[in-house]
Amino acid sequence: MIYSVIVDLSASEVDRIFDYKGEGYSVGTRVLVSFGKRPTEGYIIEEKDKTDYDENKLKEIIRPLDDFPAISADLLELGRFMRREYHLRWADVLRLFIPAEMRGNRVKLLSKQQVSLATQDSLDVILASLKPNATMQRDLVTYLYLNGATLAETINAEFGNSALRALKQKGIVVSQDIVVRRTPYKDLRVGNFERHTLLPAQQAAVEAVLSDKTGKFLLHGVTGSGKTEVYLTVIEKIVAQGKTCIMLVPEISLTPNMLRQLRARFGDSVALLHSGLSSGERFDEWTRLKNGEAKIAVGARSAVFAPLTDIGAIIIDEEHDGSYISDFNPRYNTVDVAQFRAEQNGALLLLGSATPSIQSYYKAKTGKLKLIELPERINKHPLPKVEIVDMALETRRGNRGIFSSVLKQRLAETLANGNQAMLFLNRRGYSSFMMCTKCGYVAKCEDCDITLTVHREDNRLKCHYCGKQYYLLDKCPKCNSSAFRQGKIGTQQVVELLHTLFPQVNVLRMDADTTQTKESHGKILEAFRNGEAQILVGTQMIAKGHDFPKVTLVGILDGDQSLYHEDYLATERTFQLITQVAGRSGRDKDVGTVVLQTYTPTHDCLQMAARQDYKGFYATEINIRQPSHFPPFSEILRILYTGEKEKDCIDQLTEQYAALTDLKSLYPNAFYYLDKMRCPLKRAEKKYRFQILMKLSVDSLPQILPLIYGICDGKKRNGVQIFAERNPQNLS
DNA sequence: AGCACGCCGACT
DNA sequence: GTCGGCGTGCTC
Repeated sequence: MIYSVIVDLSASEVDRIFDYKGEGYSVGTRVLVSFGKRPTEGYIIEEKDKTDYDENKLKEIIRPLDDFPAISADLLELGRFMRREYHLRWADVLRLFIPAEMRGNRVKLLSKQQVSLATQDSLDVILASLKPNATMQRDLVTYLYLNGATLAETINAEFGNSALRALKQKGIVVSQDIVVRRTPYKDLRVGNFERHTLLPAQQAAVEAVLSDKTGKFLLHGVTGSGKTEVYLTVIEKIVAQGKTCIMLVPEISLTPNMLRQLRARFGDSVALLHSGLSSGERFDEWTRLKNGEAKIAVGARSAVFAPLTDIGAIIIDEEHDGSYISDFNPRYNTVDVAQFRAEQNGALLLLGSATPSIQSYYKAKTGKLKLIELPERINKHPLPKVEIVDMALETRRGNRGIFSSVLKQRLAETLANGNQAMLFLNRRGYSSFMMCTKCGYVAKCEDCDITLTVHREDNRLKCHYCGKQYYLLDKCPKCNSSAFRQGKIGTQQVVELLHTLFPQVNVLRMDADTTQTKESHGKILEAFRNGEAQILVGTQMIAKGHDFPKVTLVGILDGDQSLYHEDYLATERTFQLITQVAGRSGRDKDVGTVVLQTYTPTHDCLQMAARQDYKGFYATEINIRQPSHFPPFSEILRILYTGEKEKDCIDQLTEQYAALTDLKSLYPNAFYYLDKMRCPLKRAEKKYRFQILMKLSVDSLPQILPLIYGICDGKKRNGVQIFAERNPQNLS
């Protein structure tokens, strides 16, 4: 038999099928092959009896790497889809489908010694055979009699190693190796499952979803309307039918909360998949899903590739969230991938959000998704009251600080009432740059076209793109002056300012800097929930989904910052962010307050976000996008060229741009727009960046996309990487 | 991605 | 005269 093998190398030069000979392999199996000089790992994606290559030159597959096909036929099919849609390499796609640590055999099942009694005799009989003064041995035997087989490490800790050794020697106790699963968040407090009666709206939502099991739904529910309970009930019904489910949440920090609720209901049949797990945990959770021990996969976007069969439902919470769009290689859109998998499995697809993406809401309006609404908060809690504060006015009144007088007053009230506050600022670090007041020099990263950010905690300048660190400057490297001005305030400084404003109050900070370790997300949130601090300061990380009953005040320090980005998604993102952040306030008994600080208080987007008026926002936004041919009325395609040699990038781009121009003249109706340019982020990680931007007609996409990708595959220059990006999140 | 082959500059 | 830089081409 001849097998089509993809070698596990991520390079466009080898991104094609290589044929090998072999017998008895299944499609989807990982294999070791001799490739060129070296043994290389690869994946069988096809079997056939003929080859286009010289059959005499075919090499034999050396051996299988696992004793089962790691990649199922439907995931291979999904891989083909992703290659077509996103212009990805086989190796990059296939790597998404297996835990990284399987490659190179870097992880194994963990086995441990388990000890148990060797006889079926009664306890009295066994004890009679032991000396009366051998108390440890007697206790141990009694323990094993009552508790059954136990891990040797537990026994050793409890009764000591010598008692165990003696009993093994006497043949009373035997030990054997068993496979143990490494469980992420093993110590997560899982309460008892309490069944809540669904509200009529929730009940109706569940029924609507389940009445059409191959349907695609958009669940639009205001913040705090109980979407999670709908998801859980749907999962329960699907699992009861013997099917499996995938539940996606936008961020790793949200997984423990969802995991807690799922484990309370479904116990061990829940497996967690995300990049924050240790390699052993990830491998074990993947294995449990693969062999059917677990039926529910929960996790961040990569969990959409969970190795499940017979999927009954794929649920995406906060579907609008940017983290569902992968913005580095391999770039893909999780919602589209989920839709493909759902169709493939005859599963239902349920997208949920308080602020659906314009794209999804448009699909709902045009009948591609069924719209289900949860218009009210649970127990009819009112939505928070939003006060918009004009920071320009504040400045004119002489307050140049980051806190408006209204916010200071509300903070004082909240703290006096024993409640908690969250302050949101989408800028981490201490301040955004160091600028010389004499000559205007601004510190930039050597490898990226990025202004460095001051970090006070370790007294460094950091590049927020590549992470490179530099010493703080005491003199300007250009003019030798030591007069620096600091730029916009970041989260670190907000915490510092709060300490001077409210010295007796504990403040926690949550941003990329304070959540470097695996469990730090959870620890910070837990500490805040337990009331160890009264104020939580954070970046957009704190905006998503968390539920803090004691929070009655949310302060948005720079509400319009993201409006100033000159891309078509700026208003959508701002609306979503503000609505989501505001939704953190007043989720329990008390009415919440939101203070929204901005320099553009009359901006429609902010006004509508303050009213949580999603429909108004949608109507405004869709009316802007239609005449200007922005998504969903077109598809934006960006081809990104990066490389260390600027000229090579330009030459490569120029060549392909010429070919695209020809294509455009052949298919004038397919293109609304085509242009080439240097990227706004000129250089990143030592590489220059250029791009070709296109706005394409949705109707002609199936026809034109393969032709464009074909041009990208044309003859290549060394050292220039070419990436395609569909509807990119940002154009930097 | 990784390796061999091959053609020019700098060195013992 | 030789070591070694990295451009070029190939891998079933």
